[in-house]
Amino acid sequence: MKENKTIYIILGFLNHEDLTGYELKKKIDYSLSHFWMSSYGQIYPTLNQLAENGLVIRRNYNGGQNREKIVYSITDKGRKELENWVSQPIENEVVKYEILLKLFFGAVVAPDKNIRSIKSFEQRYQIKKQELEHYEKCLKQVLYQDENHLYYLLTVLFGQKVYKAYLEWAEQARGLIEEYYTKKEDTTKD
Amino acid sequence: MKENKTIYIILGFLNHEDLTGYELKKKIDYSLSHFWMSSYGQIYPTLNQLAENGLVIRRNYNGGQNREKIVYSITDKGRKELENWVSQPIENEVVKYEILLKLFFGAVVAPDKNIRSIKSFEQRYQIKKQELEHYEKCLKQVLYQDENHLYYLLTVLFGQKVYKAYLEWAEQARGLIEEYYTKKEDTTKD
DNA sequence: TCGATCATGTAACCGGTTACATGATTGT
DNA sequence: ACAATCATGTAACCGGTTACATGATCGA
Repeated sequence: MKENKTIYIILGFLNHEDLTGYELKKKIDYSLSHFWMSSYGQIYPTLNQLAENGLVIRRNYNGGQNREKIVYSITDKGRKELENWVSQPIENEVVKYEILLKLFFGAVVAPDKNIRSIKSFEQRYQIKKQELEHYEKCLKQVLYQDENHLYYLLTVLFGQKVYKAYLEWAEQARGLIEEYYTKKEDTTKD
Repeated sequence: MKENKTIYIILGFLNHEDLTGYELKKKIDYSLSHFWMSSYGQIYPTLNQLAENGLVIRRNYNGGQNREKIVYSITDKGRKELENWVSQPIENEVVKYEILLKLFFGAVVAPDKNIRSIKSFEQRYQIKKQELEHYEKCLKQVLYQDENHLYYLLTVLFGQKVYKAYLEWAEQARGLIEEYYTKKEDTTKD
């Protein structure tokens, strides 16, 4: 119960409404897709674990002719666990960027291949940035309706700042690569 | 051999010099600490795996009275594997930010706790940013001595842009949280 | 002499992903 | 009728981390 983030994601969502495992996955995919992934293979076993530890309770739900499903609710114990986790500031988070890993060894291939990688990176985040602009507008309109919206907005703004930094860097990086090899040619000719 | 990044990190370092497992760890920790972590428990088994597949070769080395050690060199096959990996642009990388995960559920605790988390985040990246400024100066001085230095510099510049974005966001976020709760108080008083 | 560093590894564990299996219900 | 979606799960796998074990050598 130290590193497992799925626990807290589930508790976080159950904290403001009861949900099934299936519904949880949809919520996560919709809300956290920019900085988290989910899978049933992680969600269902974690729900069992949480139920065993009394952080959530499960109820079988058969609404009328509806098919049966299992609805989970957070307990007081679960809420405390969530609050405790949210309160603790993060120490030594190492954010893993595969693009940097590749670029670090960029010298092993021709420069145009690196430029191509950077361009593909740029395109991806151009789109993602636009997605976030849409979220921002929506959230600002309903900001004072729910305290949660403030925090959702903060994560959106984070994404925007960071994606903007990505795009600025990408342009600069392409420029530097091109500059490097033209300058190198000049000195080789001497 | 799809997702395992350690393979390529090792190949990348062996590509310009022969190294032992122990030396590899030091190199990784020194060069990639801002965006990667390493451990012997990953390095040594991966070296065995690479040797089995003929991507590296191992030689026992007993220089004079030196203690024995195992030095690894990259093979042509290994170099091809590395080049191939570096050439491929990355698809759907999801970068996981724990701070965003916590902040997303920030409404469950008092606002000052979130502000404290943000401040601790700020401090950490203030320091990291300064570290990178030092790297930048060093690399720029030796830029044309080795093609690799260009790519090292690009990763440093990436870090700088991103860390700068983090810091800008943190300030903005603290401001928005404070603003939110003062405004909310005003409306409550009505 | 004694701690730091060099040097190599293993075993257990953990968080997460992928692929698979099953079957009901809803909408076209 | 048939595809899409709802709904729950398991098993195998994988990449990575932590903790542990061992012993040599170097410098103060």
